[in-house]
Amino acid sequence: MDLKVNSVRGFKDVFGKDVIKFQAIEDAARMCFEMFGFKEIRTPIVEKTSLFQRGIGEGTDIVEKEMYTFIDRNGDSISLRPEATAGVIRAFLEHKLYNASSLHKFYTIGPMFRHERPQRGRLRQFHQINAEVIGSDAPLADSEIIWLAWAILKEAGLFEGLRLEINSLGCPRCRPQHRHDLMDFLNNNKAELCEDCRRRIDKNPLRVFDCKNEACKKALMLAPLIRHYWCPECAQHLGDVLDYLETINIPFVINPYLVRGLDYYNRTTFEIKASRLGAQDTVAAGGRYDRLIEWLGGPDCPAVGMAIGMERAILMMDMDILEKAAYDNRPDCFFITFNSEGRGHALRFMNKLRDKFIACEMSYDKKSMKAQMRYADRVGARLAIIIGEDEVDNEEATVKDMETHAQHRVQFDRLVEWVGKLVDEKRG
RNA sequence: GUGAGAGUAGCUCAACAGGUUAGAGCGUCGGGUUGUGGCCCCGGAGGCUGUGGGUUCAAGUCCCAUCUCUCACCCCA
Repeated sequence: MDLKVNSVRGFKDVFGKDVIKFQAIEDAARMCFEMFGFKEIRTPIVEKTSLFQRGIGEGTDIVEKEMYTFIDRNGDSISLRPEATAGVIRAFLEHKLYNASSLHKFYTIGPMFRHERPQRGRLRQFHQINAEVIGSDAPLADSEIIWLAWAILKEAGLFEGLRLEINSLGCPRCRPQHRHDLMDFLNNNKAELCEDCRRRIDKNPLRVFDCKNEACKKALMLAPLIRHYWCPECAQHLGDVLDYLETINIPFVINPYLVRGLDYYNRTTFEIKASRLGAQDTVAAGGRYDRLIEWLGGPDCPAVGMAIGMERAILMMDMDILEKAAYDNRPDCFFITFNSEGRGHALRFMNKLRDKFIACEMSYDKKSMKAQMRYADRVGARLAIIIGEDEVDNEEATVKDMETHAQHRVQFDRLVEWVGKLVDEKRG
């Protein structure tokens, strides 16, 4: 078929097995959020462009060259959200929730948009599971956010090959000195660095540590690391976070080079990487952002958050989760009929059974017995219920167990009860 | 945004160095005696070979452009 219009590049339809996977990770998330006491918040997909410019940072790649920004009919500049935190904080401030209580734990699940070159694990519309703890600078909040990300992935059955990397970016007291010294070091060693890294010196000096170039790696061996600049409070803070992680048996690796692409992060920063994902291997990431709320015009209010990339999590999923879902989703009853009277009876029974949460289907078109049976088999129906001419005349239905092949004639007035019992047994 | 590879039925893939009506498996639909599924057998439908140009007597096959996907860079979830 030659469709005149196709979906936009980097925007994908989700259906079939992918939907089941999305539901699996989403169910796991909602379950964990409930266990951790997080409340859902749903914010708009579109925000004023200035929110992201102020929140994420004007110099960041996300804002500079990846945002979907439009001028709407009023002449206002609006953008599709490239991440969730800025919108959640905007809502938090707009509704003055900081007056309602001192601590808020929010989660939100939904699509984000970034105009990047698509590849495996990277789409222009992608989906995140997002959590924020607003109103606490305690290390416990950091570890709980990390714990939450870890728990969701685990609950979704995705723990193999996961690696938690963690670092501290310091605070406004200790960070400037490090940045200054690092820039000095890089400028003095410019000759050794690759073109990309030279560009990074002014833009985002910490990023040089990510470079894969061997010459750069060598040159950076002696570069100043943020960990040597941590003030006592920052060092203590990270130490506490790590202690808590140990207490709950979450393994971690300290990565002194770990940085974040968004300007608002400070102190704790972490990524959960999956070895089997290829180049885009970060499934979840986050950190502390104590300054953001103030930047956005709110009170001085610390916060920490995380995001899980749903598409990336889904790439790690195995088939057994699909098989389980397929088993759970099968219809209980499939009605087979041959004439309008039979169909009338079938509809009335389906009405009653569906009210009792017994899943029922029937074929919409007039088809042969064989075709209807084949369909019932293919959708995995537990029972086939035949109401043909003979059954109509005798006010009975033929109930066939598709697994044991056993079949019984059942009086119409006892059918609902009979089927209810049988389905209960078969569901286990 | 940069570099490389790929694009043939719903899916997975064929089609010698350009040569007659582009094939197979799976799936799908129908049939294998009156109303019984999974296995087996038979048959049908389904492709303007991603799209648009060009070279040639002749293009799925060569060239150019474009779109999409994949891999890497970059960036990040």
